[in-house]
Amino acid sequence: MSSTPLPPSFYRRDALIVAPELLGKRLASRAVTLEITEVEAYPPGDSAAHSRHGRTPRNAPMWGPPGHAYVYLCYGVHRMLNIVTNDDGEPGAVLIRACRPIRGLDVVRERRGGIAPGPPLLDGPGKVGQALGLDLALSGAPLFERGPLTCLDGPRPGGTSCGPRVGIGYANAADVRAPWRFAIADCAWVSHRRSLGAPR
DNA sequence: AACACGATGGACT
DNA sequence: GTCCATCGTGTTA
Repeated sequence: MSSTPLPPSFYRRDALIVAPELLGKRLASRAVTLEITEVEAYPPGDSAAHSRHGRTPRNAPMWGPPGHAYVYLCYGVHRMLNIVTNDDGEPGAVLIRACRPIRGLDVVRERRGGIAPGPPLLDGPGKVGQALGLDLALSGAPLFERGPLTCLDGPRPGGTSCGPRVGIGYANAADVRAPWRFAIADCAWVSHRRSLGAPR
């Protein structure tokens, strides 16, 4: 089965639509390929999104054309990968929260400190960034064509579960509660399993 | 120039 | 459950 890059049109929809559809898709860098197992949607108007205080040099990719990366540094340590969604000019993104290794397990383990193969390798957005060797310079780069990082088609998962997003206590109560975090149902390669609801 | 604050992860009680 | 490293970014002055 040969994986092809997802076309720009795939991303040109609302973050809430694109997010669950990204489950099972793949992120391919030179050294590794990861299956996306858990994501969070940050649609336009979301009080938890980086777009909430307007456009700045850092978050500008969120307003740019869909299908590009938005990478930012969190807590001075972790590089987080988002995929830009929605129409050009409308800020939307999907945060990649967890993955399962498909290719380059040895490289992933090395970048993650040599820990055992298993979910702890990739169950968190910072860990995914570390495994991909993400650099802030990648922010704004396209993911729909061959390059440092490409998002490829992949098998559709059997089911999806959802729950509230993680680490957004500063947002409005309604947005904190919104079930905008999606994961592959019954998948071990996810983070914060407790707050993920039953499969739908 | 100074400051406050993270869409976290790992170590620890 | 608690604590906190670490630094880019946005805000204020």
